[in-house]
Amino acid sequence: MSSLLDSVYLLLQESASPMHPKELATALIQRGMWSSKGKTPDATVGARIYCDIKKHGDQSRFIKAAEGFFTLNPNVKVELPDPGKNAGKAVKRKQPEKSAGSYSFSDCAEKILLHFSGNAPMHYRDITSKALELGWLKTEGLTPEASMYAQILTEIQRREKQGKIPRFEKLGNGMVGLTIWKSTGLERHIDSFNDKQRKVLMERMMQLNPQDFEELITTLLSKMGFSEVSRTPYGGDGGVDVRGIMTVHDVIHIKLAVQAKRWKANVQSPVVQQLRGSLGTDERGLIVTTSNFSRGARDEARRTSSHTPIDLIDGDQLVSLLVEYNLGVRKNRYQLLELTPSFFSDEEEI
DNA sequence: TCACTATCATGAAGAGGGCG
DNA sequence: CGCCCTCTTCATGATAGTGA
Repeated sequence: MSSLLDSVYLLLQESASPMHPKELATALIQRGMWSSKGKTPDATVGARIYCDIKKHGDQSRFIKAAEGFFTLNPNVKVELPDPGKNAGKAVKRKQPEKSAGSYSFSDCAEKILLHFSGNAPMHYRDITSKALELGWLKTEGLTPEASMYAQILTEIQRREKQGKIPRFEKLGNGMVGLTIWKSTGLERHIDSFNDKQRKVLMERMMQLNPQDFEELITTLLSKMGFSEVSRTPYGGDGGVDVRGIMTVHDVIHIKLAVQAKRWKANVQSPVVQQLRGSLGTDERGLIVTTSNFSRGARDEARRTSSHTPIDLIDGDQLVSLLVEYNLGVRKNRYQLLELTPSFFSDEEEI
């Protein structure tokens, strides 16, 4: 049972009428029943209640009394834990408390590895004890080592899933290293320089007027190997901006209808539906945007049963394609040479 | 025992609808 | 079209639990 929802429960018990998350948050904070360091405490309170109702349905302690207003569910009786009675028995999660001079578990690990490892991997237990000793880590948990290792592993997993380079490297048997140890200073500089260039490329693209953006997409498709690429008359043809044909081995011909969206806001599902409605019988659809696609738009694009699937290129992918086909950027002649350590020894190169 | 996992709590952003 | 509001979902940080 969560402390926030318990407090909400107590407050609603006292209240004669349903309450709005905003009122609840204000009252909870004013009465010292809950505190929040976030910018949107009312959103947090609202989210917790919404999720609780969604999760427990009729068995939730709360019900929606009216649009945006909540009250107690009369069909559910709840015994709130008595702090005195249950002391030491109920497992209560400690709230993370960030005090001055302390860092999160993962930030601690990074700092310890940077300053105290001598660029050699460390065991998570050593990292934790060093962090506690220095006062960089403040926790009331019973197993800070486990929390530390969990944080490190979770961060690695999450960042890899996002296609990002994790800060940490898992070396087995609880040993942890930093990924930056593996890359040279020069590589890091190049990566960061290239990231900046990609951002500038995106900014330049956002400054193009819609017609010039369509022209850019036309050129890109030509470079990618499409033939008969042409822009459709501006403002007409149900949203199709560019058409082209991809020929594979002179045998297979794929007709492509492209919609170009030079947008800041994410592309929503109606755009996908609109393009699908404008496709010829033998055409495949593609939407290219400088922004991204909503989940709904991606789901809609993937729908295959009796629907033509639509391909999507988002802003990041677009920039990558511009780089690959040297549009608006060019790669210079420098290449990094890296020695193969095992080449001059007996070891087999892996 | 300890490396690793499941789960929780929270904050914030996103989606989408209504309205002026 | 932009703003506001409700509601949902995701990311993050943290903890205790699990099982080899």
